[in-house]
Amino acid sequence: MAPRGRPRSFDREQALRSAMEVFFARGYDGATLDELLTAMGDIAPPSFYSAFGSKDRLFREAADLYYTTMGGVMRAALDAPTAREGVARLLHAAAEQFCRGDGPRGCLIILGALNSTRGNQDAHDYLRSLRQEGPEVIRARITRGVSDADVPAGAPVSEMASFYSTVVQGLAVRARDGASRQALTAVADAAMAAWDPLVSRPRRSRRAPARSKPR
Amino acid sequence: MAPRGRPRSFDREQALRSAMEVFFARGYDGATLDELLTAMGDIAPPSFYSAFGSKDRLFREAADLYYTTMGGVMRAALDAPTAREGVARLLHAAAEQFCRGDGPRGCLIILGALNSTRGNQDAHDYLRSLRQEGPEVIRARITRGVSDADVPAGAPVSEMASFYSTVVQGLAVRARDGASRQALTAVADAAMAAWDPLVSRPRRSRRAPARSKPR
DNA sequence: GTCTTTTTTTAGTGATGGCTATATAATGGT
DNA sequence: ACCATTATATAGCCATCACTAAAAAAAGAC
Repeated sequence: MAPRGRPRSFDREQALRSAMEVFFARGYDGATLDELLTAMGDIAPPSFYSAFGSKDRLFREAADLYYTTMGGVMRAALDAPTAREGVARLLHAAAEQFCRGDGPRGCLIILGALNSTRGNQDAHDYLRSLRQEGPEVIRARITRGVSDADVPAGAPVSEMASFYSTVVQGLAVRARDGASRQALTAVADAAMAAWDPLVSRPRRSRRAPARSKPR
Repeated sequence: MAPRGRPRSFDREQALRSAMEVFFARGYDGATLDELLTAMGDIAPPSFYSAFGSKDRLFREAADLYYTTMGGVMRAALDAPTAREGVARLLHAAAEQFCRGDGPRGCLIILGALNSTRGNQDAHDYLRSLRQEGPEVIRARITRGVSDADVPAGAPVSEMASFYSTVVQGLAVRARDGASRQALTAVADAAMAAWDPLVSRPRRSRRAPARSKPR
C-alpha cells in the first residue's frame, strides 16, 4: 500500500543522517538551516518542514539516532564478562568512537548544546537528559558486577559510575580538541588504574564521620 | 595627566567583568551583542566598539581575564608540597570553582566555544590554545615532583597529566549539567585513587614492545 | 572663547536567522 | 477523466545578527 499523495523525492533516513553530521560538527546553534538543507541534499524549506517539523525536532531525531548508534556500541562494550572489563572496554570504545576518521570528533550528545542560548533551550535540555543516563547505565553494570561477585560488596558504585562517566565526557572534549586516539586510550588506561583502589574503598556511610574539631 | 578628549562614562574593567559573565553563561555564539551591552551597563554600540574593538576581541579579553583569575587559583592549588597533593588540590579546586554559587557553572575556557561555527573560528581556536596549557602545567608540576623525589622516577608523567586534565574537562561538563559540589569532589577523589598505581607504572618505551604474533 | 580630541547619542545598515504563503507537480482512488 | 492528497518549487516574511555613519557633547590645550 503506497502512500496517498505525491511521493517524497528524497530519502528521509539518509537526510536525517546527513543532518546529524552537521549538528555533530556545528552544534545545535551553529548548524544553520541553509547548511542543513544543503547537506540533506538541497531539499527546499517546505519539504524539510513537512518532513521534520522544525529545526528543534530535527535535532531531537538526530540526537536519538546518534544516541541509539553510539549507545549500542557502548552497551555492547559494557557487556563484558566482568564489570571491570566492561568499564575498561567502554572507555576504550569511547576513545575510539570519539576519534573516528572522517567526520567531526567527540560526541554529539556531550558537545551538541552545552551552552544555553536564546533558541536552544529544548535541545539543550534534551541532551542533558540523555547525558544523565550515562552514569546510570555504568552504575547498573557495576551493580551487576556486585551481584556477580566480580566486584566486592560495599564498593562505592555510584561514585565509580560518576567518575567514569566524567572521564567519558572529558574524553569528548579532548577528542574535539584534536587529541589522538592513542592519547585518549592512554587516558582510558589511566582511569582504569583507579579501579582496584576504588572497589576496595568502602562506601561512605550516611552519617557524616565524627570530626575532630567541628569548629 | 588626564586623557585628552571626553572621558569614558563607564568603568571599562567592570564592563569587561560583566561581559565575561555573559560569555560564561551563553558561550561565544550564544552571547548576543545586545545582551552583552545590556549587561555591561547599557552602553551604546559605538562606545563599545571604541572601547573593545569587536565581539571577538572582547571575548579574548574576557577569556584572558577568566584564565588569569582561574589560572591563579589552579596554580596556587598545584603549588602544594608534593605533586600528588598538588594535583589533588587542583581537582578539588576545579570541583569548587566550577560550582560557585550565583553565576553559571563550569568553565568558560572549556565550555565557551567547543563547536566551530561560522563566525567563531578565532574564539574557538583561542580557547583551544588555552586548553592546551592545561596538561602542560600539570605535567610541569609532576615533573617537578620527580625532581623533588616525591614521585618515582620513570612515572608516566605525560599520561598522568593528560589523564588529570581530561578529568578537569569532564568536571566542567558535569558542573554545567548541574552536578553538586559533593559529587564533583567525589569524582576528584576517585581520580586521585589512580595516583599510586599510575606512578609505579613504568613509562612505555619508545620502541614498540615485540608482539607475539605481528600478524 | 575657540580648537582639538575623544566619547556619546541616535538612528540606522546589510546579512542572515528560522520559517511560511502560494501556486504547481505528482501520485492513488473512483 | 477527475478529485483528493501529499510534496515540491518559488519567493518571500519578519526578527535578529554584528556593526557603523553622522552629529552632538564633554573634556583639555591655548
